[in-house]
Amino acid sequence: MAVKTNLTPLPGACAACAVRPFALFRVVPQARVGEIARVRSAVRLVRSGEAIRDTVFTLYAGWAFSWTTTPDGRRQILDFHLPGDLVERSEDGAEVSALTDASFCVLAKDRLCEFMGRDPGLAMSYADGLVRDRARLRERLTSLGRRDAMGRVAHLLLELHTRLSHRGGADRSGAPLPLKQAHLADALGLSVEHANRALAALRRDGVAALQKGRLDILDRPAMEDLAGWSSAPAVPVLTSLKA
Amino acid sequence: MAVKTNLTPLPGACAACAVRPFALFRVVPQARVGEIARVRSAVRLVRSGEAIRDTVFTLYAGWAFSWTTTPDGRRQILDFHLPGDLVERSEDGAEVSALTDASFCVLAKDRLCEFMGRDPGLAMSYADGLVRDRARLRERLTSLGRRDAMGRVAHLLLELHTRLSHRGGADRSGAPLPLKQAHLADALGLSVEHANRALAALRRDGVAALQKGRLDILDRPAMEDLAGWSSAPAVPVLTSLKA
DNA sequence: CGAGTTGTTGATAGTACTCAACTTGCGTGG
DNA sequence: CCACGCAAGTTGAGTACTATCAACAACTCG
Repeated sequence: MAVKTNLTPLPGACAACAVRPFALFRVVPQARVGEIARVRSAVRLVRSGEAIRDTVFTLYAGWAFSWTTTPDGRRQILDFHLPGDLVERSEDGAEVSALTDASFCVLAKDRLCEFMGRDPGLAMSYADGLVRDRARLRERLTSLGRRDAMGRVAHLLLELHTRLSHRGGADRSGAPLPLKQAHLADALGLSVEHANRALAALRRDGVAALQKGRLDILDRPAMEDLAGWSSAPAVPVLTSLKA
Repeated sequence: MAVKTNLTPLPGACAACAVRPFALFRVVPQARVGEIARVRSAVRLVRSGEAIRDTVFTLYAGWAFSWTTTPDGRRQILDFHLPGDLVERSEDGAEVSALTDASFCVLAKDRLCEFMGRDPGLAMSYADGLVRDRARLRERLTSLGRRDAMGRVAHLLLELHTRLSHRGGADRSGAPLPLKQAHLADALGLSVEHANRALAALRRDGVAALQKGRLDILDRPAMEDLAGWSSAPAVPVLTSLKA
């Protein structure tokens, strides 16, 4: 075939948006979806690995990730983004790249601010996403600070599995997971080789296996134990009135 | 003397609040400070090391920090809180403790939510704080993932110096810093001994010295270099319309 | 002047990194 | 249909950084 077939769906009408229940605009009643469309300034499709230069967008399909590099050129992945996530590309040196082929809705910063200024519920929905981002970063910080390689890998895999579950993208025994080992390593502060060894150990011990773009959870209790997993799900304090 | 003299000031009237320019309520015009007072449900004083059980509060004087423990009992400090910071104690297992003697204003969660629901500017001010929290956590994550001990220490010291500067609590050559080495270690994922050695190395090399509750920056360029310091100050994307 | 906390130092053991091959899987092109 | 060329995944050996354990010094407070 001449052109690679595009299997990644483009976002369509906001009124019928499949990811809206998980997204910033989940709080906007159906009667007012029209206002959402005016905030959307573009719809885009990117290939796996491509950088995303838009400042604010809602991921519609595919995965993305935010990252920085240290002056000596090593990469630190700061967060992974799943469909429905609101992503901001700030000017502090962090970049955003597509991890898989992906599509997203670009939001006009000024119109979004205006909308939030008019609708406090939307502002709180935005804050709610920030609180979740923060909770995730805190967990990851604890991983990098206090867990060994196997624990870090197990914890990240559990986190991603949980996030996917909430969107219906996973079943109890596993989920599709497009991460390369290099992504794991760069997110967890490990070398690729060491991440590989940790992953191999998890597989060897019958705990979990990440292969061919799929995660299989083989022994959930053992995995939670290794990861120091806290089942407490970090409920937002101030934004919980909504939703 | 019978009773230890209390040198930590208690918060007074909101209208004359010294930390309000840096705090959540900075966006409330002077004419409406009365509404702030109705959100404040109590004023408290805690001693260094004490746990804080209130869910939402604005630190007025002194330092605090948020932390968790892993199942094997090691502590990870998630963030340090300075006067003016809004602090939320979520139910995800994280705790908040006073690092020095400290005082703060307890906020009534429901009344604060109601206020934010009525005043989108306030909600955006809240979001702005969350964005800053996130940026700080991202920097720290990069430290733990990709910097060695000296780099981590140097980076954290620079971060705290910067935050203090913004509040007028530091001059160019240094600042008062009440951290123990154990705090540094637990924030940076190091053992106390290793944090000590890193600190000693910074002192030996004439880069920076942390002693007797005070940080002295001896060679700022060298310190920034060690820390992989990015001068770019992480400007909020969506909340920048305010302030 | 003790007693406990905080800071310092040394020796030793681990964990994770680096470097260097080598293997596998897969798409392109001959 | 198979060879080639990469990208991703593995494996091994040697090294570096950091943790742990154990004292000990310095400082603070009562």
